[in-house]
Amino acid sequence: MPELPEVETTRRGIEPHVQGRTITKIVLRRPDLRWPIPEAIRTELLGARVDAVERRAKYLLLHTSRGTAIVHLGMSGMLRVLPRGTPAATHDHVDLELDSGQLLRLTDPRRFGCLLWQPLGTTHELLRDLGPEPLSDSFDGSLLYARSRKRSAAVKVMLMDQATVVGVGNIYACESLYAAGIRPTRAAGSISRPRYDRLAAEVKRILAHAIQRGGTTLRDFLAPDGAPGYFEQELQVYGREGEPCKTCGSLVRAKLVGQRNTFYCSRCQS
DNA sequence: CGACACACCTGGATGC
DNA sequence: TGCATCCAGGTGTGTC
Repeated sequence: MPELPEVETTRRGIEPHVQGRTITKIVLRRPDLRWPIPEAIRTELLGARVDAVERRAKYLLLHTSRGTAIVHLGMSGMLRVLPRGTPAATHDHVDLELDSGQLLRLTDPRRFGCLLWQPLGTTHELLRDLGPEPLSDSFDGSLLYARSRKRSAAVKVMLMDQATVVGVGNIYACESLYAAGIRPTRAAGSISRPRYDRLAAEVKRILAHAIQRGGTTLRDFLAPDGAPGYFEQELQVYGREGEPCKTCGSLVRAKLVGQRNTFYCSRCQS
């Protein structure tokens, strides 16, 4: 489900309800997510106050004075803020009850997501080798260019590699490459510096705009208040196989690239 | 190290 | 209506 815009939308949605609140109770209904929820969540997070809600890559970080709870939403995860006492449904795996009378509920049908604990002063392995944030100044065309030299893999695979730049998943990789006029299958090492400048600029523009629109709701993504994202209406190629390209009218194609369905216009993208 | 296939899991859409 | 099949927004792991 969520790429960077959806995770950021989630962060913005929960922050006003969670920041400054103390966790008064933790209900673990299914601890077997991608990795088992560690015992430290019970022992350390309970009674702790959430000082800040941060996003790093596609991870949400609940910072407390004792350490940080790390949440990843995987493909189908969702966080909602609900009144305490709201009955739980099948895939509601975790409730963090707050001293406000509300609860933060983690729902994740496929259980590709996780809830982990990072003790104060340490950096979790999962956060260690991440690339730069795409909306920061440390991400630009020169970084993509430098990283791409002598790489034969498809540019789309490199763009989706979280060690290159974080937060770009299948939807936004397709959309950014379309906007930049680059064929997703192109070998990363065969693309010029100016084209990478353009690509970096389009990644930034598209992600920023998607955040503004509340993310993309394809099937089931909802913000913590239940609102869908509105970026779907602005998708240019993703999910549009066989439909006319919005620029030139030729039909959008789909092809597997790096095991993921990839959408592009063979006329506009080279 | 890079490239690639695969695994994890469930629900919804599709086709017979 | 029922059932088999395919597909999905992510990413760590194993193999070459």
